[in-house]
Amino acid sequence: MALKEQKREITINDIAKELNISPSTVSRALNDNAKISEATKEKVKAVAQDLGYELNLVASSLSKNKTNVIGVIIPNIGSQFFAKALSGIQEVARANGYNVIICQTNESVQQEVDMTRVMNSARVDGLVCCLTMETKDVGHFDVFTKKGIPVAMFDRVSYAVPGPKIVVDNYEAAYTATEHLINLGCKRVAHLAGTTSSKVFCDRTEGFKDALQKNDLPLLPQYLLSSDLTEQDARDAVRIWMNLPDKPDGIVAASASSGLIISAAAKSAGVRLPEDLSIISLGNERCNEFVTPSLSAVDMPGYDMGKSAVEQLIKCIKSEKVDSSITLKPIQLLIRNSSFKH
Amino acid sequence: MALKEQKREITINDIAKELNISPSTVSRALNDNAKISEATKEKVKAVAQDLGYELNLVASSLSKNKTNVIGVIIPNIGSQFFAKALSGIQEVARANGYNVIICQTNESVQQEVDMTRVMNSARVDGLVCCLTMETKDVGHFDVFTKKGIPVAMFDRVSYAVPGPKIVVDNYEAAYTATEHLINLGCKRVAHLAGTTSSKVFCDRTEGFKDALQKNDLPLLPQYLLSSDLTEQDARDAVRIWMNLPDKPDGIVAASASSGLIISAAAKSAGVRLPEDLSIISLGNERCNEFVTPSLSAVDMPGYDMGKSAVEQLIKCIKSEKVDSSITLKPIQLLIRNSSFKH
DNA sequence: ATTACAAATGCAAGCGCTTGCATAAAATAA
DNA sequence: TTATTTTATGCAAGCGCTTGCATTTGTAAT
Repeated sequence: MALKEQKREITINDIAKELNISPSTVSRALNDNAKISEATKEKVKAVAQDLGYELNLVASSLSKNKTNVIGVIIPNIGSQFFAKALSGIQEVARANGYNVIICQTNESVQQEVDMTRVMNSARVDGLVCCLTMETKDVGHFDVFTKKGIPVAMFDRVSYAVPGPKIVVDNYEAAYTATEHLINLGCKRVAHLAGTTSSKVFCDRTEGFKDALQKNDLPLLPQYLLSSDLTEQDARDAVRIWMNLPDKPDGIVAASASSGLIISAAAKSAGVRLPEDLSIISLGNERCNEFVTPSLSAVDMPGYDMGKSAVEQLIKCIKSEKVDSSITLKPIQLLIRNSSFKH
Repeated sequence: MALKEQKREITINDIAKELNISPSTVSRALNDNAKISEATKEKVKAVAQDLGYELNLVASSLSKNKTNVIGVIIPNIGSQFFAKALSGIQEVARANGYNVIICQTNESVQQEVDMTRVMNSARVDGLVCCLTMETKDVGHFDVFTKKGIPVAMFDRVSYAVPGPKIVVDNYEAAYTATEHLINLGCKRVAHLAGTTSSKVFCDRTEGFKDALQKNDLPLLPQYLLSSDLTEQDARDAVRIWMNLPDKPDGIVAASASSGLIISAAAKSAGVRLPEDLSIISLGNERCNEFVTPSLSAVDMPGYDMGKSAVEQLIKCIKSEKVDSSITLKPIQLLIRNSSFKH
């Protein structure tokens, strides 16, 4: 194995020596401190460039007691919603000079707890977080609040943790979707709901229920199925519903992926879409455009949520007044071919 | 605004004082140094727990000159291939006690360059990277190689940068896909290729060409279109091909997303799939199962690539002999309804 | 010219942890 | 018991940067 070229890193001391000035002056010059003359600033920067100096963020962080790192904890990167959120997070963070360290919990509470410890050890300046569907106890965030490290939460949030919350109006999303189906003439609208331990899904269920009620449709218990929204759950729901004497003529799926599966399952069960059955899902994926029939959806503003979460967080870090403790965001109804005028 | 509770962080000195021993002993005890007696180790750990001590990774990194952070630079998180790669990366990294900091380049060379500087400032212990499609010059990686910081590349790699490379056999992927169509009876197979500046796509094109040749099919220039694989490019390709006197009866798409669009465009142009036209794409997305007809694909092992990349990288970090400079990975042919026996 | 003040730079401590080396304590050998 | 190891702990420097305060230099006011 070849010898490693152990080039020592260039430090501010090297620059200082080169110019016969003190390291503190170099540090200040590089940070554009007002007390340093333009002349020396230029000299210092030139030499820095020459020597290939690059600030050691680790050392800087230690002495400033500030890492310029934002920690992100999300359930999983694979979902398009979170991918978009991540993009928004990254963008705003970078634009403000923050680096981002990301962990996914895979919807496991234990992993969420572990990740908070990691973030704490890394001494992140702030935390952006979307909770697991199962997270009940939020004691693992106490470390941060106790130290004054802000925690911004989006989508799946807990009001037991102080800090900005970015949520979408899930009630309205479901209400809109349901009413859309009703307006198309659906009389028997069903809902595949998510776990009741998550406020997101409870709100959606409420929106669904209220839309029915406001439109004088009965809420039949067999039309409201609650599950973990796995692939199997979605298939089971379709099987159950399609064996009913009164099959539903409209389905509101609580998630993008379950909507996709419901649609596929119904289709392969011989149901004509959308003539016999209209489907709409809460949450949009790129895929929805490509399936046949293309799948209507209420789009959730993932990118914007990520973006605002970091914006608010950074305000907190700077001890600026944060915009609000709760932010509601607009949602978009994407009407495609899976929902059909009856 | 409420006063911030400025609880000072607990340090090893606090533990030391509490026990009337020196900070070095505390440090060693917490690190399970062999020179420390079991008795004191236990005492130290107990007090640490009590006080809620958590190692300050920043300070530790500075003094050890090692951050335990792996930097990841990828084109975009949105694609399922990269999302899977990321999962693999995360998993292995975490299992080995490394944190991960992630940046996306959005396929911009300039951003890639910027990101390397960030990674350098952050003093990552190693770098996992998938290059932009356009990256030609790789001088921005010199900083790392000069300092002996390993750089592992996957998928879109450059052999001009030392370090482990994890690639998939793109030639074989395309060859297999093409031959699959030929075996089904396709006589006029076309290929929408990616940019020629990327080895990945060149290899795929070669595989396509060779498969034709080996099977005694002519390579007609109008059947080989090269592009950036944008949505528009894919639509254009379909339009061109469908206006040919001799329309192709098989298409190999160089990417998952272009395959999806080609299929949709062909369908809406009235082409019967798969009776008139078989389609297969290089790269699989979840969506491929849901479209009608479901879209055949050669699956790329994103998760495994990310996983091996980090595995190799960590070996490098530990100065262990790395498995190989090039790793070829198996690929899986997923035959669905878009490719059809003629 | 003398004092007063502002501008520019240097000194030195400190951020929290690690680690080579010295030292003290305990255990073993002579 | 004394010399010799072995085992356990402490000392102090150092990682690279920041920053309050002291100091020097230059400039304006008296």
